[in-house]
Amino acid sequence: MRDSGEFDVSSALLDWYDRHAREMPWRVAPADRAAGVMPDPYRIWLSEVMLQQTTVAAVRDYFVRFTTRWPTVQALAAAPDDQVMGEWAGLGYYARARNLLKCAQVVTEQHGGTFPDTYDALLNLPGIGPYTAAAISAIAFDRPETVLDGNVERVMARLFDIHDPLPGSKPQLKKHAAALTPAARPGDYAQAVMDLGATICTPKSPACGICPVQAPCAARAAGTQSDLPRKTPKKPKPMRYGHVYIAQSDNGAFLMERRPDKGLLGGMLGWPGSEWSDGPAEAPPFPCEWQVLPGEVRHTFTHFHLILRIWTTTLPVGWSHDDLIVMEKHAFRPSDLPTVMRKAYDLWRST
DNA sequence: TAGCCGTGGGA
DNA sequence: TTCCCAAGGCT
Repeated sequence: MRDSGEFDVSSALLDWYDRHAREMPWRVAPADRAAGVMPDPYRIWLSEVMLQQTTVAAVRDYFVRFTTRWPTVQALAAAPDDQVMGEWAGLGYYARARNLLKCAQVVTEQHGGTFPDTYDALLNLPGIGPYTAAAISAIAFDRPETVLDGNVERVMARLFDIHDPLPGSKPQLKKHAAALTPAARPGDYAQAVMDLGATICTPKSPACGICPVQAPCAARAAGTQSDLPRKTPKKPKPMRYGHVYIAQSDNGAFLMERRPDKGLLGGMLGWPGSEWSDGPAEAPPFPCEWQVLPGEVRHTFTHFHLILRIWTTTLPVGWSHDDLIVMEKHAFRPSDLPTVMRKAYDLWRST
């Protein structure tokens, strides 16, 4: 950072935030916050878990649905697993939803329904790691904790023109971020840095011309802002193949499965199917006249691409099968499905 | 500790 | 079309 003794980065960011804070359903606007309004820790916690590796645009509607259905942590703690998983369907990283329910139950049963306010206590809760513990403590309780997410990493790497690649440079970036964290309004400051990273100090084509901290930015001076932060290269994603089987009874019931809690799409509803590999297809779950649908489903997960063929059949009323769920027509909600299973359903329905 | 774990939007 | 990556956590 340039002229570090003459430019107050924290004050500049807070001033910018006061004028440009984005509206969000969980956020207390800076003017209201200045008037003494405190956020609801339940809503801050819920939003922060939803925002893990997920954009604000994707989270917004999910947050509204969750808080409408479960307005308090006690209400969420009392919710059945399948309803929570169904509401989370489509958001991804489904371990978050399982840990969300666990955390709500721990807070309700062991903390009297009140979220702890310290970093260390929050860190002990399921689904809350270093970032989220700091974010809840700062935003919900205005404690001087330093958040370090992808935005803050990028902003710090550029402000101080740090070329060491992530994730190795994380401690160094954290040190700079901590040094800038103000004693006053740490909650608004945390949101200010993240808003800056999301709207101005963006990964590609940062808008340095309108940046409130362009003056002290070392990368801006060196012209390296578009190359920072450096990251270690990622491995290419392999292709996998598989089959799914959609069987419906004459009365409209589907045969479905609840996936095991651990692993990919853990705890989610889905169609029975083969393993996903480059090997040969497995037989359908029961002998029947199966018909393959034209076309295929393509989907990309975090670490592989997938191509699925869809098979279908009609079953007599009353069919059942070990390990499979008979989902009656009135109980089936396509929105309960994770996206890859939803794609298979959409292809089936369109033919 | 490095691999696993989703999804949708933007370039 | 393909790649990147977003307010990470768990094991």
